[in-house]
Amino acid sequence: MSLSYERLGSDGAARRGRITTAHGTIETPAFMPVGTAGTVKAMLPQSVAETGAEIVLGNTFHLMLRPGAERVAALGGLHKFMNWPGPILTDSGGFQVMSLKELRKLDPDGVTFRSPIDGSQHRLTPESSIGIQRLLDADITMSFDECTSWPVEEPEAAFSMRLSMKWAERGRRAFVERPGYGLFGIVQGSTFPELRAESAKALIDIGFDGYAVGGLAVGEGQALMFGTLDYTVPMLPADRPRYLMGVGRPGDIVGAVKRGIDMFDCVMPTRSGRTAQAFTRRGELNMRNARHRDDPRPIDEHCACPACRHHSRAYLHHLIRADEILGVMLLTWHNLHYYQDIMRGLRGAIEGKTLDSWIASFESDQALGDIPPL
RNA sequence: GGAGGGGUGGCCGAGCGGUCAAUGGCAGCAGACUGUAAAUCUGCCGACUUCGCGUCUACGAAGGUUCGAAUCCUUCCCCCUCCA
Repeated sequence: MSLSYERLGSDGAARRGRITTAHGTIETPAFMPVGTAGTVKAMLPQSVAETGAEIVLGNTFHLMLRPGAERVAALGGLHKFMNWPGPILTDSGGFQVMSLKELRKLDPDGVTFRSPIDGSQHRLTPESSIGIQRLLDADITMSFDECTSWPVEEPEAAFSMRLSMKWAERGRRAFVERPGYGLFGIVQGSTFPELRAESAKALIDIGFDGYAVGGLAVGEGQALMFGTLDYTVPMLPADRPRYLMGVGRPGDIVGAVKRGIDMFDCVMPTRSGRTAQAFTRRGELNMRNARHRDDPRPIDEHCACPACRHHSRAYLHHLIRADEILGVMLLTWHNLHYYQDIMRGLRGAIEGKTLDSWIASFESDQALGDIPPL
C-alpha cells in the first residue's frame, strides 16, 4: 500500500492512529475541514492549521468546473495553488451526484452534469474523477460513487450500491500508485445490513488504502446512523483507516469514534460559522439571537480560539448582525477550533484508555446547555 | 401669490371602489443547516386570540358619496418640486 497507517492505541472499538501521506502525517481520529473550492471558506490556510487541522478537503466536481483541474496542475497542484502544504483529500464528485440530482443524468458509465455556474455540460466517470484528483495532486483520492439519498427502498439502494462498486473497481484500475498517495473505497448500501456487507466485501476484494462509509448523515438520524456503523465498521479491515464521510455534529463524531471511525469531514463548523451558529462544549448557540446583545462573556471561556480569547458575545453578535466579514471569520475559526479540541480530547482519551469517561463528561456538558447571562 | 406632486403598518415602498390587515424590500423575532449550487434557506412580523381566511382598530385629520373606500368628493393640516 502506498499510504501508511499505524495503529498507536485503542480503547474498545475506538482507535488511535497515524496516517502518513506525501505531504505529512495525520493523527487520527481526525477531523478534516471542508475546502470545496480550494479554500476553507473564511479562513486563511495558516489559521486552519492553527486550529489543529492537519488535512483539508477539496472537491473534484467544483474544482473541475472552476478553475479547472488542468489549470491547477499547471500552477503546481492544489497544495501550492491554495497554499496548504499539508495533506489534502479530494471528494470524487459522488456527493454532487446526490446534491445536484436536478442537474445531472446518471448512466452506467458515469454522470453528465449541468454546471451550476453556467449551465454547460460536464462529464464525470470513475476514470475521469480519479484522473482529475491526480491532477489536483490529492494525497487521498476518493472513489467516484453515488451517494445514495435517504429514505430509499432496498432495491434502489442495492442498484445504486452495486453501481458504485463497479465504479470503485474501475477507479482502482485507473488510480496510479505513488508513494504517499492513496485511494479510498466507499461502502454504500444505505441502512440495509446485507447491502452494507455486500458493499464492504466487494471493496475489500478490490483492495483500497482506506475505507469510507458513505451515504450516511443524509436524513436518517443519529440512531440509524450509529446503528448502521455498529454492523458496518467491524466489517472493515482493522489495518486501514476508516472514514465516515460528511459527518457531522460534535455528538455524531464522538459516537462514531467510539464505534471505530478514524476520519471525518463536515461542512457543519464552517457553514454554521457563516450562518451564525457556534458549537460549544455546552451545546449550540445562535449568535444572531438577541440574548447575546449585551453579553460581555466570550462564547466559551475555556476556548483558546481568537474569537473567545479576544472578543465578547456582544461583539460577535454585532458583527453577525451588521453582516461584517469578521463575524463570519471569527465564528468559523471558533467552530473549527472547537472541533479540533474534540478530536484532541478523543485522541488523548483513547491513548489513556479513558474514552468512556471522556464521552460521559462530553455528553453531560452538552446536556447542560448554555450558561445563562448574568 | 401661482402651477403641480405627495402624505400607506418601525423604515422604504406597491396598491388607486369590493377578493386589502393591505405586494415587495429592509429592520426585528425565531428556526434549519451533516462527502458546500449556502456570508444560504424557512417561518413569524397591527392588537386580541379558543391561533381558525375569528373579533377589533387601521392607509395625515374631519366630514361626505356608495350596499361597500387606503382607493371617489369636500374642507383642513403637513411635506416636496417648479414659476413669481
